[in-house]
Amino acid sequence: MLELAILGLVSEQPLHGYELKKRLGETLGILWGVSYGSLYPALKRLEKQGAIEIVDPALAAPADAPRAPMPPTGSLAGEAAAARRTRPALVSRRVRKAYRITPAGEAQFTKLMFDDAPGDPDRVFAVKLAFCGRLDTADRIALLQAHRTHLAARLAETSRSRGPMIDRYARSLLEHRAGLTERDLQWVDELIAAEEADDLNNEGARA
Amino acid sequence: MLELAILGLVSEQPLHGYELKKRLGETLGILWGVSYGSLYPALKRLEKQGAIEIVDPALAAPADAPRAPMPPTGSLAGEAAAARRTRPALVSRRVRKAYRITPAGEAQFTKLMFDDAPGDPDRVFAVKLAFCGRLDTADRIALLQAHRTHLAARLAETSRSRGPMIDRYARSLLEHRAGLTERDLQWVDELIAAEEADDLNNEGARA
DNA sequence: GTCATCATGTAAGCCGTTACATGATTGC
DNA sequence: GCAATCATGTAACGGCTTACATGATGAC
Repeated sequence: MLELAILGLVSEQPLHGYELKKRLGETLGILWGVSYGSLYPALKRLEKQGAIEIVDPALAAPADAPRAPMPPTGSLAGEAAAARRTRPALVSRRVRKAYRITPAGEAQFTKLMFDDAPGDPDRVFAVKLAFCGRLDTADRIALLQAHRTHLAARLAETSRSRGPMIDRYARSLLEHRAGLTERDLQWVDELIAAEEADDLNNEGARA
Repeated sequence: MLELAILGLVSEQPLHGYELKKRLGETLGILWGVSYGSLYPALKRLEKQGAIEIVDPALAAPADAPRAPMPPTGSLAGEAAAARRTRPALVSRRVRKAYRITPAGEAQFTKLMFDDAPGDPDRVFAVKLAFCGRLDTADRIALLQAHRTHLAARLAETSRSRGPMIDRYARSLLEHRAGLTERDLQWVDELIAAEEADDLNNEGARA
């Protein structure tokens, strides 16, 4: 799951570990706080697999250059400050390793998006959804549909699980769970509908 | 978390490992499938800690005697069958170890109900709720209130987490999460209200 | 020159899993 | 007697965490 998230983030722009952790924290917000102890080994693993590679550190996006590569419309003071900042080593401000995704990594990413990773399935789906923008529409729909199937199965199982000896708290728990699952189901249905609408629009435009 | 669940189940009636696993599967249904590889070591651990102890195996609840200890109103055929079943060793039909909770175990149980266990907080809460019937009302209310606080914090954090670079999928995810959390919040509020109503009734009855 | 932050990494441990090994009991 | 199930356990591994160790850079 971690590797999927790393590939997803790095496929947009080269990043180094520290920054990666921050983004993981803000993109997936509440649902994930990865630790360095798992992040750095994962980066090494991915590099050894050839899914990512180190790029010239200067290309890594620092906190002060979030996207546009140095707009030429910058103020004089701003440019001077930038020059001053780059002074010490001209090429690398710091000992930091920015990683970029490789073609093999892209393939790996797509594969991981369809593998079911171990761990909490809901969290796994959340991560997948957060990065499904990198997929084409058909794949995205397939992903959503797979999750829909899974949710439907869960709902069926929940209503079947009226075992013995459940007191009112356990019962309330089960009912609440069922309600949440129904809502999840409705949500993915909306997502699927939106994708299919998009898909039709695109077909129409192409025709 | 496993230990909490074991203590919760065993505090109701002596059980052996195999049966314990089954109950864990049906009481917590969907949200948990424990494996023997963690269950048996956990039982040993708890025994060594003095939280549970082995009882005479004959007292363990087998699948065919779910609750009442041999009703005297049984049919003749039934009693004969029971006798036949008990024949081989009179005291233990099988090499199975039934565990019973000890006073130390009860204390441990209450403690664990208020510790925050590692792992997915939602799942932890689910387990706690499933066994909160063993707590007294005040403790139960405290437990619910703590969860309420936690949910409120999560909701606040979610709405704060509008970071950069979130596409529509990530955004939809965050919004959906927020909706679920609101619903969770409403649910625990209902549970709390129910508990407080009970509490008042009891006070009234005592007065 | 010192402190906060940025940045990378390693080691140990936790809490679970799967896979494997073993054997008793019962039903047919 | 043979298969299904009940029943208990061990070994190896997985994926993550915390805690620790180290050092560069920038702000003041």
